[in-house]
Amino acid sequence: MDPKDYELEFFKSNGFQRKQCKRCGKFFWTLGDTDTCDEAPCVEYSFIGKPLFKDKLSVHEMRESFLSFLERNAHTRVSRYPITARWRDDVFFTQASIYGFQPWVIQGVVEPPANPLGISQTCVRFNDIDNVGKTGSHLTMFEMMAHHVFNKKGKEIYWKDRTTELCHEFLTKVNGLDPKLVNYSEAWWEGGGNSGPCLEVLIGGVEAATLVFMQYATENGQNKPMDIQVVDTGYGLERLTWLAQGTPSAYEAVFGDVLEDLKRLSGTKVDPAILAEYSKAAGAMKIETAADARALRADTAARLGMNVDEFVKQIRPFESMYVICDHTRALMFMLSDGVVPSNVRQGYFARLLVRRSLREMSQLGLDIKLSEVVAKQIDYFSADFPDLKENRDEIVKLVDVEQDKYNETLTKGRGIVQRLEAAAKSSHKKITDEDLIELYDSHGLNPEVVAEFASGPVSVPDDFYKRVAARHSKVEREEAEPEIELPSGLPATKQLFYKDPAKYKFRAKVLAVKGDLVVLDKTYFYAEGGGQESDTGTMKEMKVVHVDKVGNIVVHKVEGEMQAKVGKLITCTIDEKRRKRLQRHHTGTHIINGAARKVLGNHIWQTGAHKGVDLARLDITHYADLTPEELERIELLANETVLSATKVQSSFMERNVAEKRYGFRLYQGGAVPGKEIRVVRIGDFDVEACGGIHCKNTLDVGAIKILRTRRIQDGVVRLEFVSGMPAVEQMMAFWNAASDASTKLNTTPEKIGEAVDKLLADRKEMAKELDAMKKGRVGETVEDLVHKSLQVKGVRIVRHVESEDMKHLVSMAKELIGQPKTVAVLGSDEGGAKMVVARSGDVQIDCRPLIKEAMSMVSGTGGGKPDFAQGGGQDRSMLEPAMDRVVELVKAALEKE
RNA sequence: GGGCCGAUAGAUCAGUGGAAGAUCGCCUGCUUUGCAAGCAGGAGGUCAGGGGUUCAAAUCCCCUUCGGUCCA
Repeated sequence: MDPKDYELEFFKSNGFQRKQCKRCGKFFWTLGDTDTCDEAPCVEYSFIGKPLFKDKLSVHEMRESFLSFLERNAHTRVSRYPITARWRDDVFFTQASIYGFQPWVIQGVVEPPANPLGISQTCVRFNDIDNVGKTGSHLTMFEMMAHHVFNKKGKEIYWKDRTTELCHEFLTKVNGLDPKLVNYSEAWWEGGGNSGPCLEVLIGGVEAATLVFMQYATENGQNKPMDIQVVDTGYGLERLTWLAQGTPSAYEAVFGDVLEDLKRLSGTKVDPAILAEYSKAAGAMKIETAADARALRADTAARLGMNVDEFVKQIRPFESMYVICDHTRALMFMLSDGVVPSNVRQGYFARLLVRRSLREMSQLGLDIKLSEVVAKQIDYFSADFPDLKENRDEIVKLVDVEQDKYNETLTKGRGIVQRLEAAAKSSHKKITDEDLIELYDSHGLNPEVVAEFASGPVSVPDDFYKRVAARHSKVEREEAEPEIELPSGLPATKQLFYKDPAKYKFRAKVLAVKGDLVVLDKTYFYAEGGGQESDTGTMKEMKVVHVDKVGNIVVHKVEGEMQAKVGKLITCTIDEKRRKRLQRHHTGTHIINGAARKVLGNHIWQTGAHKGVDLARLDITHYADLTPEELERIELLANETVLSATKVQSSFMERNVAEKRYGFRLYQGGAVPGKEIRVVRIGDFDVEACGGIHCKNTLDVGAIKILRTRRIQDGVVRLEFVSGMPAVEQMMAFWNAASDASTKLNTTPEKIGEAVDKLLADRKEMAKELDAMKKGRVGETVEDLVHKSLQVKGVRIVRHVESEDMKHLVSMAKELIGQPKTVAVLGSDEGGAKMVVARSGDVQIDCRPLIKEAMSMVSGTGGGKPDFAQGGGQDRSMLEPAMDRVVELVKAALEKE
């Protein structure tokens, strides 16, 4: 850290002084006379009960106050990005306001939507989820308000001074904060491969904002200046609101009506002084483990002069309510933005929130549906986020479905715990730590739930979650894709297919050649992207096998070494048939997506798609398998849409305009953070931001046939379909198969089902008859054998060999030993030498050594129970002698008695 | 994306290598004015699919499919 980085003209001309915190040693700039940095734990919260801002603003008012302040100062207000970061593969969720502009805007690949801009970005972070409700300030979901500037060389807008000035003005002029009560502490920021100096804005013990000046990109451990220098501020909406209201905890300031409702419903009350003390104590310590949380409670209780148990009893319901408030708010935004609860990825976090909320609700004794709380959140926030209102029904439905799923898990779990206990009891054991870990890891039952289900006491090891984590500690390997290296300084390729999608032959200038890779000045080839496979074709008589996009340069891969010279014009042709198939599948995908949303609901989002030559597939977010009826309705609606002959309009639009008109729905394939985005619109049916090549009219799609659907994971359904000629081919293939089958069944295709049913019934009937006949035959043989049996000391020895399977021998033996004083020695030479030795209960012989000895004679082995042994071997020529041997042994044993 | 657990009758699940079971539900009969219950009898299984080991596999091993769950 270089002190010069922080010597702002703004500080100097306004009389700020640089000081060092006597507690933590950090340097900070201030107008006050303090000698501490003013961030907990160096100081205690000073604003509780004494708000530092002039007005007690709600979150809604604070947000509006901030954004309109920026607008008054030449910033353009930009709507938030979705909370699930579909445009990035390195993170699941939007965790900061800058996420919407990473990586492309920051790298200069695309223009920002506005510059400078103001935004209030909904974010979620799950790393501190265990602290939520306990510390008074932690949240999983929060709004990061920001002003961002993207400074290009020669086109600088503003940098450190103006940034800090704006911040200071907002706090002091707009909110009436005493200028002496804010400190700006010097820090270094790093994240996402970038870094730069930053100022932490500290007020009353909390960090209310961070002003980051992103200016380095880390490459191979070295800091290189970025081409674009970025002002990345972050103002915590909830913290500012807390400062404005001076409530005992941030939760009390943020959750308004929703929290009041919960208090009313649960009928819990507490002395506000207790909550205030709790927050103050929490601000002074770092909570990382369960032990820390216990220490926090003990500490607070001591400060209040209370007994710990009494304190916990008072505080616990409030912790529960705070957790419920926080989690339901996060859930609301996640579900509204297209997350469907699931067991993987983003969906898992939604599930986590639902399950944690439900546990807190049962802890609180609150007997209402979770969706009712979520609905209240929607009411509280929908004035500022209209999309919440629009998606209300779907959000409620998703929460209900998820609550049902958890109930199922619990019902199953109750059975598992009870059976486990019963098994443990019979061997005089308790439920072990290992059992607990297994129950949690494999069955989703956390120890508290297990304790609830168990009849006896359950002890939980202190390091429980650590041991669970240990189970998962395995290094995940990552496969790096080989990157295509291009000569630097190439201009962006002009992609002309947008202008003229029906041009299949063109001439273009070669800009670079590297082995089998060719870059042109312009191209009509569509590069693989948006799930659409690339075009193929020819280039100077050579086959073009694949086309990729690296940044904004289109790279053509040919078969073999390209000999063209740089600067020369070459002739290219595009495989028209292939292009048309891809085009139909792409437009078909949009149609299916729209149809699915109309049939299933607003929670339907595309979560993946692939448009190939022979098949297309679309993955959508949905909480259940599709019923045959739903599928039929989707397919019918899709084909009606095709036949409606609707124009497919593709045009570039200002991002803000497009969003205002169509909403986030646009971003089905992922958000496209350019200033201009390409919008593909099929009438009022479907509108998506999409870079693919489409048919001009829905009629061109031809026909759509869904081939199959399957749930590729909880919360995601995959639809595989074909359109155009492949659809016709598929239908023909089906018809041929059906008519072939019907001919063989001597019926019509419509009646195949009936015919097969009859066939199966007949088969079952015959199998039964066969069984009965075999049984009858066994009975006859047995009767016959009994007559021919040998008698030794009043015991019948039945010796018999035939060529039948083991099952037959066994049933004969069972039949025989059902009679008193009987020993059966049965053999078969079918598929080797097989033998059964069995006796009735009133004969005292162990059959096992007998079969072992006999089977050793046929190079085999055998075993079983004392009264019923079986075995076999390979050498069937020795079967007869082996049988004789057994009979001898039986005789000897009987005579010995 | 990874780890773990699992798939047996309509449902819930036993069954650790030696003819596929229990409970509930279902059907029939008896009992009852009727219902519930009770008694007696009965139907119901591709042990998810495919390979392998073995004399013998629901059971052991491998693969596939599907479900559950935890973690990122």
